[in-house]
Amino acid sequence: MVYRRTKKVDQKLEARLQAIMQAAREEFARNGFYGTSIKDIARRAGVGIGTIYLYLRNKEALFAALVNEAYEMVLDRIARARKNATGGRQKLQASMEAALAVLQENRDLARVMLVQSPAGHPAVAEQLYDLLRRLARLVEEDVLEEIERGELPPQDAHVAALAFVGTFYQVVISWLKEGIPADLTAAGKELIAYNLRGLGYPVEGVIENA
Amino acid sequence: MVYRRTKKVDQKLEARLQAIMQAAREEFARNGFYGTSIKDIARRAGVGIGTIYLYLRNKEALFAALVNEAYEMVLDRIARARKNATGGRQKLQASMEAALAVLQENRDLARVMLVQSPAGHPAVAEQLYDLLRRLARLVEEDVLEEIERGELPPQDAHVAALAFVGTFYQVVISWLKEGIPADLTAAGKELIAYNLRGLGYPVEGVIENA
Amino acid sequence: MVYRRTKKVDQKLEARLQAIMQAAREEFARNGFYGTSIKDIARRAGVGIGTIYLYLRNKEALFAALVNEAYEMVLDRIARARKNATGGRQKLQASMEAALAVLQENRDLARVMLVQSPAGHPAVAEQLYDLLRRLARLVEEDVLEEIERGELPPQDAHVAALAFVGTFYQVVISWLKEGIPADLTAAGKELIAYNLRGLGYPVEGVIENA
Amino acid sequence: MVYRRTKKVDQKLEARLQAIMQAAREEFARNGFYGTSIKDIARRAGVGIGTIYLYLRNKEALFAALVNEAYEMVLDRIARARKNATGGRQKLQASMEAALAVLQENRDLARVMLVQSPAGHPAVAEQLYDLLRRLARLVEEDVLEEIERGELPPQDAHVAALAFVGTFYQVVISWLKEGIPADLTAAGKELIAYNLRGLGYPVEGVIENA
DNA sequence: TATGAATGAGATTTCATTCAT
DNA sequence: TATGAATGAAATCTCATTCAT
Repeated sequence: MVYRRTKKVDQKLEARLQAIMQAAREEFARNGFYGTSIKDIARRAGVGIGTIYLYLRNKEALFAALVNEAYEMVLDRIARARKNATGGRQKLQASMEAALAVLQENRDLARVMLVQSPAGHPAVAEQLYDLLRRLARLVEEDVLEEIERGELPPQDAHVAALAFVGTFYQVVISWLKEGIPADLTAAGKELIAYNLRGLGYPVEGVIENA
Repeated sequence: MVYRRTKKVDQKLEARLQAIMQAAREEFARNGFYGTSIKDIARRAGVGIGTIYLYLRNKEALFAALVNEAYEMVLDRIARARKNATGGRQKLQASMEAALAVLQENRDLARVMLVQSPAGHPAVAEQLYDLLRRLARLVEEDVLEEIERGELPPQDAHVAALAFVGTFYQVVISWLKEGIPADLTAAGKELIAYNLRGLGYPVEGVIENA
Repeated sequence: MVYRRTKKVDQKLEARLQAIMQAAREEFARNGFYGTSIKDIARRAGVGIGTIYLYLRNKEALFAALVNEAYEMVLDRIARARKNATGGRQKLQASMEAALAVLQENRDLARVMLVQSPAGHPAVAEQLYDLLRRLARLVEEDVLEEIERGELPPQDAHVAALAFVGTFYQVVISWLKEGIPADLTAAGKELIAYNLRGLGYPVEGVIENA
Repeated sequence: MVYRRTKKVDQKLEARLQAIMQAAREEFARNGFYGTSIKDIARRAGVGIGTIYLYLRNKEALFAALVNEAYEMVLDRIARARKNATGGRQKLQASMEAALAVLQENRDLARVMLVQSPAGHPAVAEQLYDLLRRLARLVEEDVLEEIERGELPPQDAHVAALAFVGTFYQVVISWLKEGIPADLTAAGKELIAYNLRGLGYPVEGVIENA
């Protein structure tokens, strides 16, 4: 009798892969790349050690897959948020809200990517920086556009974009490591205001020159 | 009755320790904690493997010593800069300039601490976060003071402080990893402006509300 | 869904463990704890280095397992021999015969425990002394009983018990190291006579007081 | 000016050697051959590490020298005791008393030789067995002589001699490791009685055959 | 003669990956 | 497809011994 790849079999395989990925997310999030062994992941996923190698080439590939998952998720969510926004300021604001929301919803993944990935193999670490770079580029484009339109004052858009991204990075790290601020999206309002002011948008609440 | 601890001997010992530390700085900066072996460091320092253990208890202690060196260096430089500053705004500005200057002068050390330390042993990784936390606390105090004085508008000083520190972190990381901005202190001016605006200081160059 | 823990697999695993233990017995017996490396044992057992760590926590645990094996074996054999004996003198005699027999049958193990264990980690070395202590206590109890019954003259039962155990220890060591006496159980008869006389049993062959 | 080996210099050198030997006795007695480093000994002796190598070829030679010291001391004391004894029984008795006395007076040395030497390098371990062998040979000669004279019944003199020596070994080990019996020479009386009875001497206190 | 910094062979142990079942 | 026992490369660290001072 021949082995047939039925839909049921496919679902089972997909479920197994998801179990492995989930176990890896949790272990890597807690113990980092070097602090997590394949055996740990296999045990938590409830599969054999060898099984993991049927689904993923090796340990690094597994880690990279997770980082990539986070990468795609963040970019995707931001892209969707920007679609519905019109105007530079709205796009920036929508991006910020989307980024915080998706991270808050996927804490383990966020931890893997933001906290643990710099420790992994250089190739993997690079992915985090690539994400940050892409986010910065998005911001930079918006800023340049706004400067051209006269909505923002002239400035070094590249540095501004890095600064912009950096504010989020730091607040998220603090949230991941210390639980402060407790509610990421609530803190987002302050953060958004900080960056809009930082970019040079005219915002209320600024002390006026006498 | 020979082999006295002469000044010449002491100098040689100190030079050896420095050679080891410098080799470690370079190797760790490039390859991270797990990507660097004691053998690598010994070879680069031009000493035997065992020699390293005469100067430092173990690999972790060596890494920690470097991270600590960066830690002290940054805090010390900032503390000295703040001494000569009067008023919250000046203190913040002096801190920012000092931080960027000391990092620019010690690129390898900066790389070890900011890029590689999150990968090291948890105890060591913590030190980076401790530094960032302390810097954030400094900023927070300044901000609270300025709010009280009416120099800054009411805001969540904690989030603002994290954002403030984050802008620097991100720009420095970009400088370390991509060489952009090429001149850290030059970029500092833009960065300082961004943060002063972000905090709510009245700065020129903001688009006025019509 | 393969790789079941079949009976055949279990047998193979058990055989492997035995191969490792046997190799360790031989190596430790000849070269002692510090003179034997894990690599030596692996090579003799025909397994990889790592395999040993699948079966035993570390080198010390492997050594301790062997010493414990000897410990249990000797005590067990003596206990069984004593069950069938009635009366102090018979119990002592049965114990002596049993001890010599079990050691003669397990020469390598005897060597590991009696000759090499004092060299191992203190915790392991202690086990030999613990065995000797327990044997001495057994003898001491028998002697005290016999004194009470008037079968033996009053004496320091503790010293007598140590002496009693010591005679065996020395003869066994000589057998292990020099092969003399060649037949341990044959020598046992003389040894038994020595100790029975030494304790004060009335035995033929003693020169009578004129 | 030429260096002259004066008496004073010689004394100083001899004192240094003694300081090293004494430190080694104490360290080896407590921590065994492998548990003691040359650095430990140097520190305790108050000399430099290299100095030890001026007086002794290497670590093994140092250990061997100590074992040999004990070896000579025990044999010498026994030889002197036997000189003043006439007759086999007196010679045996004098030997036993002398052996216990010299061990009690040199506890650290006894520990190095009897407890720690089996752990050392095989070559060194051999020396303990050599001593025991020589002591057994002395006893064996006496026993053979006494059998010939009709003072002792016919028996396997070799086994008897091993047993004889073994009683002392065990009691001394117990004294060294547990402090029981507290007074070695006091326990000697019981031990001597045990062995004289064991050999077949007619001694009082034996239960008479009815 | 005296010293202790320097050395590196060698030991133990871990763990990603393979492969017979 | 699924498993986990087996492997050995590679890393860290120790310490007896040497040798410049």
